[in-house]
Amino acid sequence: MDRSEPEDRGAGALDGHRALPFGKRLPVRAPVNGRRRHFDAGMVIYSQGEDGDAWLLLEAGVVMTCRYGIDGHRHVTRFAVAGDVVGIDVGMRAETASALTPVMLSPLVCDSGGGGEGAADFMQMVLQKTLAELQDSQALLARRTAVERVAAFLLLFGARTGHISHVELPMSRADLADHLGLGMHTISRAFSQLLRSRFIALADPHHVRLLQRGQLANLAGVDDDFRGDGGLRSPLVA
Amino acid sequence: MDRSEPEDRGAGALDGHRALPFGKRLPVRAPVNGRRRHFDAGMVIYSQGEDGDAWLLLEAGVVMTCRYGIDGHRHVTRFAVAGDVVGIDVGMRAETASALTPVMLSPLVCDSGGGGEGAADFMQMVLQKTLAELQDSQALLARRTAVERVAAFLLLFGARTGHISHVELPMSRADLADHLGLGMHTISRAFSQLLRSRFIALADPHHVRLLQRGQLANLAGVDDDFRGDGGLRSPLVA
DNA sequence: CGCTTGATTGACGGGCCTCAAAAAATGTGG
DNA sequence: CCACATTTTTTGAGGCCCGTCAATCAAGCG
Repeated sequence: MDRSEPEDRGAGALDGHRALPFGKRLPVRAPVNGRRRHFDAGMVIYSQGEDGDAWLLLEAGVVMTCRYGIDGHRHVTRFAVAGDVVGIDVGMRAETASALTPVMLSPLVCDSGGGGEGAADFMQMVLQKTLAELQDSQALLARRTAVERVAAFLLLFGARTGHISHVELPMSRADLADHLGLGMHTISRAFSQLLRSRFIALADPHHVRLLQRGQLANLAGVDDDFRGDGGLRSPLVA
Repeated sequence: MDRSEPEDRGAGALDGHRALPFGKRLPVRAPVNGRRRHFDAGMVIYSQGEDGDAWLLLEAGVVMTCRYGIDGHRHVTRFAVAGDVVGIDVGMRAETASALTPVMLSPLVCDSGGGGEGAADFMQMVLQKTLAELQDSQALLARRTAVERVAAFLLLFGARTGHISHVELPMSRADLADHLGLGMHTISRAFSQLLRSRFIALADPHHVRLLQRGQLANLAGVDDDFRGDGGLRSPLVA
């Protein structure tokens, strides 16, 4: 309905380069090695098990990474947004990465010798940022109800994409379910419940307006002191 | 009852230095900076929120790291064993670390300038190993029943401590519950169920014998091709 | 328009949490 | 070494949340 309000902070997540949401910002000039590659929505970037350990800086778009268990079950590791680095592997891809939107990726140098002076520091920063993100995601899964998980995810993903009250979700409900450790129907029910509570509004299933951030944060059990700068280490830590 | 059988591969987890269970082995000589510190069981090593970003190499013992949410709920991030590095933080401690057994810790240098040539590579290796571990732990929490989670944890923790069929669990049931995202009673029931199925045997609540590794792996949905060398990337990947 | 895909909603059963109590393990002092 | 108190673990009963099966609805597409 009214999803073109100029109320959010940054440009859309798909509009191009963007500063990192919070935490240590990566250097403006990342040690890129090779030409940028583009993928359309739905394309697989690399597959679990195949050779390759090139790190890929996600410059625009959203990438979903997932692992398939031996029983066929899928677990969505994370949803990477612009500024994130995907493909942090050694020798072999531990997960499958696919594009949820049109994406632009820049390969990064992987050995400290070839990337100039600050390459090692840069890579360490990337690893620590990824580690902190994964820890947040882990805390999100533990001992929370479906509504709590969805509320927490909306706040976290909104913060990561730079949008305060208008969150765009390029992933399907099933993707979200496999990420939050729930069933697809349960995710849908959680959205409906948040909708009935007037905490969110839905233009369509992929465009969420956060009407009551405080109530959502209360549900999620997170601190909602959102700050655009690097002052906030993590919304999931008291 | 019969918990002194010499059937396991390595020495006990508390007996001193030990090779890493699998994955990339850390260099024999870690860039240690400062004197080793000892903590008795139950002591807090550092607390969430306090200043400090020194990495600590765990040389012996088991360390539990946890984060406290804003609602007071506790999430146990991981159980670090000998060879692991704890305290990978930037500026502030993101989690609380406490000793589950008597532990010995060595502080590591944190800037690439002061640790000699391979310090940066070493730290990157540590970060990637920690990242992979956390991903396994994340996959463990997603969409598994209580028995499946406990079975997976027993196999993983046993592999990490170097014990094949005799796993020593220094943590309480409540600690385990907060790690696996379940209630304490549910953990206890899962153990009882595995006991009734004759998949495990309990000398006492902290000493588990894995009688049917294949059945446990089948329950957990993991590949149980345990290899002592680095050939196995992760038991949770197909 | 008919087909396909994705999202939503309902009914029902099972697994896990909560409340409660008993049993076992652990620690302490005599 | 034993008795006692404390903590931890185990087990039971009941209820709620979520997964499964199923049907309906909306949207995109040839």
